Amino acid sequence: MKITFKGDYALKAVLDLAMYYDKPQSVDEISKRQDIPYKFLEQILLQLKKGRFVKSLRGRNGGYVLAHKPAQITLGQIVRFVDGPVEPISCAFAAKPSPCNYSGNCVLREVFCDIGKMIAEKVDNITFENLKERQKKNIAKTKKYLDYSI
Amino acid sequence: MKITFKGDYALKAVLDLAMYYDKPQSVDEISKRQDIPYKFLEQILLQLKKGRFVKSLRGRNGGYVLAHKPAQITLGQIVRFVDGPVEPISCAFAAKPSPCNYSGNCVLREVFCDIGKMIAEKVDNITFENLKERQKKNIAKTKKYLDYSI
DNA sequence: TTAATATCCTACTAACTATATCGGAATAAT
DNA sequence: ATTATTCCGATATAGTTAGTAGGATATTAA
Repeated sequence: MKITFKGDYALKAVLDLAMYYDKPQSVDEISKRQDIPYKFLEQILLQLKKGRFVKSLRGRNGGYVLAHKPAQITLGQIVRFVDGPVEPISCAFAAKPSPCNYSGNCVLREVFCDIGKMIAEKVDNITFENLKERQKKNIAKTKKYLDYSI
Repeated sequence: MKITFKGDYALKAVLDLAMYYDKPQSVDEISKRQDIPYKFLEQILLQLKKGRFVKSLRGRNGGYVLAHKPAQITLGQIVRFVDGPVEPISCAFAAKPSPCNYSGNCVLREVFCDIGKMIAEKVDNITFENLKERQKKNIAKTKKYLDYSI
């Protein structure tokens, strides 16, 4: 798994939409809040729309909303959709891995398959509802800290 | 963590040298056994030499040997040396991660740091001695299977 | 001494990917 | 009509990946 800027932006955008669930957010708003280049974000959201993760409302007062409840979208879904398989090497997710020597019993492949499963286990069990809640707590903590320090 | 062809080749080369520990193996031999392009492998072994993972013997009958015992070289060392950090995103291993919104308490970063630790835990605890033993078992199994089927 | 067999070193390249930017068309609300 | 928005395709540029090419240097066996 390698998360690119694009993948990172996609995750941030989806999390942003989860925080503002069911109220359409424009590309401009998300772009500013999450510090993502406007035109790049535009592309990403169009891609997410094709993947049916978000829905759009065109025209004035338009914007994007999540296509499903935050609890029904997992981190893994978005990562895979934007940045590809979470396995660290292609032979670990290929349907028919190219045969290594020693008749395909490649120990390295076995290890990377294990790691791939570990990663999948993790990312497939984190929903954007989870992330949203954790984000809220972080904000609360930061706020508290600011209250003391000001 | 993303394992490139180069990284995969490096791991295979080191494992090959572990299988033939203390007997120098030429680039040509490793290249043929592991099905790695000769000239590419040459480069990789030179790099591994600079990293002090292998030693070389020049001239006729020369070749490469491991610089340490297989039990003292981990999968993680080679992966990091050739393909870089095992963390899935740069903010997860950067000394000073660029501040996200919400005052740096980025939940996504937290998740990817967790995953990075999981991966590190795994790759840092697999030595080439482990891999060698597993490889040997796989070969034995394959041999047994062939004995039956022929 | 010479030929063969190795490693060593630097440079080059073609294809692909990442990270955007640009310009405008279509749509909807005011 | 104006403004704010999504939609869409093209372009650009830099970096990475996966090699290849050609020769210099070292060692050894005949």
